[in-house]
Amino acid sequence: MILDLAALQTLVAAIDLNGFGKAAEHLHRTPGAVSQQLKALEEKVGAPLFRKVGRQQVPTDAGEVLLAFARRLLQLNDEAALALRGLHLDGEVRFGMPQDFADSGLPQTLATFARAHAAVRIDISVDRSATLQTQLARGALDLVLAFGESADPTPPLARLPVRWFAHPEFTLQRGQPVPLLLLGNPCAFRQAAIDALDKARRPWRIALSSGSVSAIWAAAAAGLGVTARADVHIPDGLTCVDKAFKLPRLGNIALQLSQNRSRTNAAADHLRELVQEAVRSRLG
DNA sequence: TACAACCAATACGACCGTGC
DNA sequence: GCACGGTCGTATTGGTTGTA
Repeated sequence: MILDLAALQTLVAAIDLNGFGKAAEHLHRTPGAVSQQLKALEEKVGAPLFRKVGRQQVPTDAGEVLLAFARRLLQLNDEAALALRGLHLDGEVRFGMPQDFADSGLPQTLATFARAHAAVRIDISVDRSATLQTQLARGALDLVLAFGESADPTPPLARLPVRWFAHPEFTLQRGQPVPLLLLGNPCAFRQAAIDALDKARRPWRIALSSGSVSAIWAAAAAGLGVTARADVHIPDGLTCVDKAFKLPRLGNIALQLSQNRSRTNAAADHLRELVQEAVRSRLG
C-alpha cells in the first residue's frame, strides 16, 4: 500500500482546521474534492478515518494514528525537496523575527531548514521589529521578518489586519479611558492604536508599556486592558474585541521579509524562500 | 512520433442532515 | 425555516499507456 502524500496533506488540513470545508479552502480545492480524496484514503487504508459528531467530522482512532504518520511523511517530503533545491549549502544565516512568529509554526520551518542543511549555521534573534530592522541595516543580521514598512524596496510579504484583543471577561465602562497594553516606542502597533483612538476622540491611557510581547499577552490575559496586534498568533483565552467595545478600526500593517544585500549569502537566499512559503501558507 | 483509450483528480450542481 | 457543512452523481481536464 503506497499512501498518497496529497491525500495525507488533505487529512492533516481537515483535522487541523476542524472541517472538510475549511481544509478545501486552505488547499484551494472544493469541499467535494476533499471529501472524495479522504474517502479514497479511507478505502486505501481499509478503515474509517473520520466519524460524525453532530455536524462535525472528528478523527477516529485510525485517523489519529494516520495523522501522526502523515505529519512525519509530509515533514520528510519537505526536507527532501528542500535538500534537493539547495544542495551543498554552507556558511551561516543570521535570522531575526518578532515574538509573534517565534510562537507560531515558524521555528518548525527553521528546524526543517537546519536538518536539511546541516552545514549551515543558523543564528536566530527574536526581538521587536524596529530593533530587528536596525540590526539588519547595521549588517548584524542577514534576513529579517518584521512588522511595519522598511527601507527594503521589495513589496511586503503581506498586509495584515490589526485588531484589538482582550480577555473575554474584560469590561470597558462607557466614557472610561481605554486601558492600553502596548510595546514601548517605536512600535507600529502602538502608533496605530493611539492614532486610531485620537482620531475617534476616544480617551485612552497606557495601562502597560513593555518591551516584551509576552508581558503584553500576560497583562491582557489578566484582564488589565486591550492591546492591538496582527492576528498571527493570539494566545488561547484572548479574543478580538473590535466590535464588543466599538473600538476604531486599526487598518493593516505590512509584514516585510528583508534581506541584507551587502553580502552574497546563498543560504540566506534559500532560507528566505522557505520562510516566504511558510508565512504565506500560514496566512493563507 | 502521433493518436486514441483509459484513468484519476477535480469542479459543479443538486441534495441531505444537522443545529440554531 | 434557514444556514451551514458534507455527500453524491456527472462532466471535464490532464496525464499515462498502448498501438499503429
